[in-house]
Amino acid sequence: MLRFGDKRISLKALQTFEAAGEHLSMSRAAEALSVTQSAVSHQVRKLEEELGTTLFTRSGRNLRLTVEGDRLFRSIRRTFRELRHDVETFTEEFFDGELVIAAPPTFTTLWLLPRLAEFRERFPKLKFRLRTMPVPPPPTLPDADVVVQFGTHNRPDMRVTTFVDTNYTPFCAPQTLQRRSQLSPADLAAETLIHDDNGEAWARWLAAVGLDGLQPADEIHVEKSIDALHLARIGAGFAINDQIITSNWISEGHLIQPFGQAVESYDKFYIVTGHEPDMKPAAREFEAWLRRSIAD
Amino acid sequence: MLRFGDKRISLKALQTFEAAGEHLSMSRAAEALSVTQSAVSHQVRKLEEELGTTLFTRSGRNLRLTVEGDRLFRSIRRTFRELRHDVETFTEEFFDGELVIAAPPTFTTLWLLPRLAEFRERFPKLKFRLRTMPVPPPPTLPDADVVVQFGTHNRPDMRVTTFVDTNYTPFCAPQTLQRRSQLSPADLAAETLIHDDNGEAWARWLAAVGLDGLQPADEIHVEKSIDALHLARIGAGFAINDQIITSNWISEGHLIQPFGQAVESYDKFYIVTGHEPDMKPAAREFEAWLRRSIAD
DNA sequence: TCATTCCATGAATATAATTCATACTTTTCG
DNA sequence: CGAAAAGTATGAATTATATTCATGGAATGA
Repeated sequence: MLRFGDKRISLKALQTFEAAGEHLSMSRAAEALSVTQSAVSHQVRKLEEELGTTLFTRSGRNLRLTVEGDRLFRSIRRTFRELRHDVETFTEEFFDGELVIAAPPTFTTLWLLPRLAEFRERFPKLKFRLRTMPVPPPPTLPDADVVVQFGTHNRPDMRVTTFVDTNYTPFCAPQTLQRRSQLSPADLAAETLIHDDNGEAWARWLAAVGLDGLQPADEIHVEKSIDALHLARIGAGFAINDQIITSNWISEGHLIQPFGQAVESYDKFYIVTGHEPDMKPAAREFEAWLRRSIAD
Repeated sequence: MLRFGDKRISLKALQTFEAAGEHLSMSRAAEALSVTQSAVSHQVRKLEEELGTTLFTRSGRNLRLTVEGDRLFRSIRRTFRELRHDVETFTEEFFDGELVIAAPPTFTTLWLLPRLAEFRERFPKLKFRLRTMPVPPPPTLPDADVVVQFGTHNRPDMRVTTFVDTNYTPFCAPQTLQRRSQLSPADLAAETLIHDDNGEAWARWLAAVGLDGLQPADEIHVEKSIDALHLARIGAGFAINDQIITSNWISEGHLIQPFGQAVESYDKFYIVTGHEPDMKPAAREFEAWLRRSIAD
């Protein structure tokens, strides 16, 4: 409601009147607004009562604006147009530039890319540029609006916030498991373990399930965790990674999680951005979307 | 709701956001709008969802507009101001001149004046000028926006419409009746009849109650019906007039209606105005008010 | 003059806004 | 350094508002 002193004017009634004035017909206004003629009639009458004046002269099936009605119609039509324009241009104005995102390859491939389409739908005019963020993060930050990195440095000139904790558990291809029955963690001694670090991830997990120092039949070392997962996916052995990041390949059946046990990783994901007042609107929306999406 | 393509924006949410942006506080906006903080919070969140963007950064008890929020706030504040201004000035613009009304003296004194205050409340800036309209109406119309007259001529250059039918019945002062017991129409033969015409009104009524040609003890002739009613009021005899017009004096106890029988008069009240498109808005409102009021 | 096309209207229903009750977070103050 | 204070968030319940439904009525046009 708009309020002026003792007058209370319903905005909805004004808007309905605008349509009725535009079409000079309650029925056609109703169509335009996707409501019934009755709804329009009620709202127009309500506005007339609120204003205390007649806005239309009705004579049977003929509807004409009174002098006052015409005056009101002209002014509110102009104003509603502005309001519509304000809101219409609003989204475009802030979300038509470029958004640069840096993220680790595994996160990008397995988690981000499958979900990015949803975000892009909201801001069709926004261009994206994706950069790779190595693990562990290098001392120099890439030039990006939003950086997702595994592990952090202290950067007082930037805004560094926790994104998500990681919980590691082994993964393998479905066919890898089919060849065994009743695989237990101890059976990994007869398997190939794939490392993408100095061995710490596997060591921590094995310790957590009471198998310190277990020696696998074979080991593969790769540089990037995405490579480890690709190897696991083709049945080359067991990789270890985070449960959330890999969820897409799990749900698509590329990987399975043979054991229930997961162990908290030695580090977690952080989001690094400029400080809030300097953030691009699109960057803020992207970060908010990241957090909402990961929470599901 | 405003609709743009697939977006539907609630006007109420926009308005609530305007207040929140103005005060940079949901609580104070709530106060200003006379609602709870919860209502404001819900509406702002709704708007953010509708727009798909964050409008405020909330950090605990601190509320700040985002860049986009600030931009939206500035534009809608301006637009809402215009809207308020449009509606605020609207009433004044059309109802601050002078309205000239011509009406017969009895109608004016007994019916119109007691009710006029109610109409004036609605349009405080409107000045009124009342003119007397003789009965029967003279050939020349007075210069007035709204003319109420008893009887009519054919005036194609004006809009002449029926106002109200008249039903005549005798009236007298309460004390006049107290002196008699069980007064019946036939007893009028012993009373004074007051005429304000050539005798037609009384003749029609007496005929209707089966007393054609009744000769009263005394008769008084006056020119105006208001004078006849004044005489009746002071106990000088029986006047004959319309039931609706006299209702105020009846309810105030100045007059009573001794007989139930009423007879349709030989003529009725008409309203004469300019044709619709030329009518002052105030004249149209006045006429509508006249008709509503007489219908009660 | 009969069918048609509008608008009006009261009652019933559906939708939207608001409150209530409470939790949570930051700031302020002993 | 706690505890209180001052904000905001949120789900459920309630209240207010808008809309539909089912008619009636008035002008228009074949």
